[in-house]
Amino acid sequence: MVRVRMSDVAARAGVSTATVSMVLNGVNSTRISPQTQQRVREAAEAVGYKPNSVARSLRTQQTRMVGLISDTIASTPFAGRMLAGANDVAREQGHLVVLVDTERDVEAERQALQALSGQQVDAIIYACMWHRVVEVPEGLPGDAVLLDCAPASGGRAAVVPDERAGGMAAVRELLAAGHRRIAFLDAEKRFDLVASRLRYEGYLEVLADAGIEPDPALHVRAEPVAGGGREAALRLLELPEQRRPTAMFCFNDRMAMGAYAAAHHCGLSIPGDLSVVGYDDQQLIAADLDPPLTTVALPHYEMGRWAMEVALGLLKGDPAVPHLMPCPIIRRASVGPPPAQFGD
Amino acid sequence: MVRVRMSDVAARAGVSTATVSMVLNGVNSTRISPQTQQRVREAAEAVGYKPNSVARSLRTQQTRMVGLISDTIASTPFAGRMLAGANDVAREQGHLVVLVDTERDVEAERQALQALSGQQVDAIIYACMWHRVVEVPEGLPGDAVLLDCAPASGGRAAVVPDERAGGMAAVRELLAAGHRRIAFLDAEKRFDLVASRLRYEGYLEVLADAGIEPDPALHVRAEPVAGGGREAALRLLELPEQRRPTAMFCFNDRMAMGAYAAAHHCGLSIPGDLSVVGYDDQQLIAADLDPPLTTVALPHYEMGRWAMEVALGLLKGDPAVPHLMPCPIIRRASVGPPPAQFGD
DNA sequence: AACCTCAAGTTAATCGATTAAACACATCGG
DNA sequence: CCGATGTGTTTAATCGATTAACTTGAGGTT
Repeated sequence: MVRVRMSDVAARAGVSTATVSMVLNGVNSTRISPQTQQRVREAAEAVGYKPNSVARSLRTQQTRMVGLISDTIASTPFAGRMLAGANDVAREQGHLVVLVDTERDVEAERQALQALSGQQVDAIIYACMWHRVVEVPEGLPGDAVLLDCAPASGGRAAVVPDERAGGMAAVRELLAAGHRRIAFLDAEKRFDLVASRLRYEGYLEVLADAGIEPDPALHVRAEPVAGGGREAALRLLELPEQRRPTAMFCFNDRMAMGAYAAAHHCGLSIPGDLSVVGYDDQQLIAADLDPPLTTVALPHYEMGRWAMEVALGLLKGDPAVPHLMPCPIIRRASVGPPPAQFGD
Repeated sequence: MVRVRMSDVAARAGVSTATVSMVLNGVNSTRISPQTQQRVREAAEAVGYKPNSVARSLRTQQTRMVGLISDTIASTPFAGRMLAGANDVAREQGHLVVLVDTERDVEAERQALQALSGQQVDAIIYACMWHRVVEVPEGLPGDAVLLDCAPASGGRAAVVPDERAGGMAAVRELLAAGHRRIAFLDAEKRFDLVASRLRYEGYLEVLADAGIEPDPALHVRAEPVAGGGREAALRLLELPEQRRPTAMFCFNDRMAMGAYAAAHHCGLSIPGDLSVVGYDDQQLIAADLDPPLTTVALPHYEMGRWAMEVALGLLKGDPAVPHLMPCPIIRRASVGPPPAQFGD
């Protein structure tokens, strides 16, 4: 497959490459006669001309490529949704995404930045695969956009989920169903998760608004996986009946999965005897549990879009404070009214 | 941030750009005196020179970028692992991955190919997010590598999981535990899944080898999600005792999840009363079930690596027949001996 | 002295576009 | 008839590297 150059088109149309360039890019096209334009377009079509973007980039100093650096592509199933959001916007704008996975290795990050800046990408997005506060790598350009993480030292455009509001929505959902004794199955402190703190704040605030005194016994922590959720739920279900929760808000869907297991183990049915709300709306889990899990969705796709929109200058990000993306509640079938003896 | 060019380095070192280029790339470097080399390197360091890969690419006709076209980034959690494999190899080789998601839209595929060829990528990988036979898009270069799909019309390097061997491994695992009545919870025919046919073939072959007459009643089909698995398992568990299976091989982990639910519902314990084997080794599901699921892993990471290795010419792919990547069995806790009354 | 070889560079063409500036030609007013 | 104005197109510089071909001077041979 021989590449056809602009000069081939020019030769065939009997004009100079300058003319071809102007016609095909629609620049200064008023200054070129319609007949010539027509000839050029036909010639381009006839020889199958495809512009060489490398050459164009060299000249224009724009590559129409955006670098996306992420700490780990593989480790979470969320990656795809964020990539998809970013990718969709890029495509709409005629840009391509160059992906670099640094696996959280500082040296790899340095190399990646170097490669991307050598590659002259038009913008850079720095993405984390779960919500954290990060020390941005040295050499990250000031206009890079942070995705699913907040900069430790501020001053950069960033987008993160509104975990606090998400926590509030979850608890409100349970409150609305009539629950008063609502547990929070939290992640252990040692994981130091931003999300954990914020969701808990949301939990407390809604209880306070409802005039409910939070019971410290109902705030339990475990490893944020199914096993941890099971164990934490079991601890709660062993409480004396009047102190036992009628609903559980779980830090994530995996813990909710464990809570389901615990409920089965104790012969309790969901939502008849126990209501459960998760967080993450994890693909292939939340909707597949039995009964399907009511949960709070992490807006990965939307955050990916936002980051790309800001990176491409379509939207202005506020460097002072991270943009909070709402976490919608997804209603399925794991929430019901509390068992009769607890009703009002 | 002003970009520093090679001529800046040359000026500072008091040599020509040709010399700088040779020194920094180690080409013809025997022809340049050590003192000069030293001077050049120091100058480059001093001014913070970073090569401009766009210019280099234009000259060398190599971009050190590989295009990865995929039908859907977002829809499966497998994407990440394949991307990670491809990405790791690319990085090892000093290449970057340019990602394009076409969402299975023919027009988008055409555009993507055009963009990538305009971008002069050195190689192209066409990836599917689940094992299929595809009509490759017109214009896909002959040396593009197919990942997790086989070309309808052959003649291209491709890699797919060895589903047949995977199915065999799963059934052998159950056989080895002493089971004789092994069901296959298959996907419905209308989904027309390559994997379904091959796994079933593997199932039949192992039974034949073991001298077991396959019971058609034990081959049931349903939608390959949790709900379908539950329903299919329930149908099997309603069989009269002597015809009931003691083990279930499920088309995927989601169906296995449903089989768990069915077992719970019938008051059966896993693996005490029923053994279950899944397929996919789906993150956040298989290991998180209670008990953890024994399953067959889809080698996404390895396939991603293989595809990139072939694409970069590190490995030679056989265009005649797709490369089969082994699917290792992952032993966890859902397989045990059959209940006593069925023992031998 | 004439010629050759080798070492250590340099010169200049090239990759394929974009674009400011120049050019050729026509038209028109005075 | 001159200059101004306008129109349509070309010329040539440029982006920043790579690299084949050439230069220059020193040293060696006969």
